[in-house]
Amino acid sequence: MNSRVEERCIAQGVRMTDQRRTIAKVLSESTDHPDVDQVHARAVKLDPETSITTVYRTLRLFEEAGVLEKHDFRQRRFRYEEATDQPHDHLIDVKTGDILEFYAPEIEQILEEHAKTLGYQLIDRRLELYAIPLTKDA
Amino acid sequence: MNSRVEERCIAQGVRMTDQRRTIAKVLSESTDHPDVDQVHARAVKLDPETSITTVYRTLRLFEEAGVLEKHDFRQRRFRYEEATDQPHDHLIDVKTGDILEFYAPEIEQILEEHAKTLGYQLIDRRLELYAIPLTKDA
DNA sequence: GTAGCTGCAAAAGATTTGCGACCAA
DNA sequence: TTGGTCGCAAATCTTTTGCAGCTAC
Repeated sequence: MNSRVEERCIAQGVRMTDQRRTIAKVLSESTDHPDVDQVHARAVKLDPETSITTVYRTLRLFEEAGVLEKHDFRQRRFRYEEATDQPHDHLIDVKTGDILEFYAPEIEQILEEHAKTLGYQLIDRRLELYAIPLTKDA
Repeated sequence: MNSRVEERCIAQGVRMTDQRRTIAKVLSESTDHPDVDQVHARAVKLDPETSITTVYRTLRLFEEAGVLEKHDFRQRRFRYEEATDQPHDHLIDVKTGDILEFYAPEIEQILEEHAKTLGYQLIDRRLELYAIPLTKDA
């Protein structure tokens, strides 16, 4: 059965190959935000032939097709996740590097408003919270 | 007269040299968000001897001392600005690369709240709006 | 059949580092 | 004096690209 990411790529008219199917499967099955090396490592488990070059090329292709999102999170490498219709932002645990997702609908309009005041129309945004775990006694 | 950035570095116990004074002056006089090459170019005008290596080292030093802030803005290179006591966020004109600053006090508490709900205490945040100019007839 | 894909090795671009000479405190 | 700093060149790290052979449509 085709993976969700594969289906979305096909819908976007992206040509499919074995390698791309493998990488699509990896992303479909990931619930975290893997970087290129992690995607490569997971792809190699499914198909040992997969090269890192193709992973780079494929992730970029999928991202340009709007199927994946690429994030920076102030770490060395870019991280990827499947794009969702539901917008959301990220909280990064600066101790462990863990990434949590959240959605703050209340700020949408506020940000729109600020952009408008400056004479701009919003195209995209990046909101990341860097935080440490709350201690019981804090 | 010492520049503002220089004074703040001295207050932080950073050892001063001619090169550092020059770079401190450049940042003190910048109202934009220059990248390393731009800082270097401006420094060279004041002191032709300034090397790019020292600019890299010094910007990092000043940032670690909390006197400068380093931003990514999804461009190739990092950009720098003097740290301010007044928190603010940025709007990036995706057509021109221009960077505007704004402050949305309304969202502060909302974000704190979301972090707390996830069990975290905020350390820092990154909020960037990517936008295009509003057209008159839009 | 042919434009598009793949893997390898090499290139690229930004930033960091080793090192010997030099300088601030 | 002496540990910190400077400039140069070389190294690093991630990502991209040239090329020759292979493949999906």
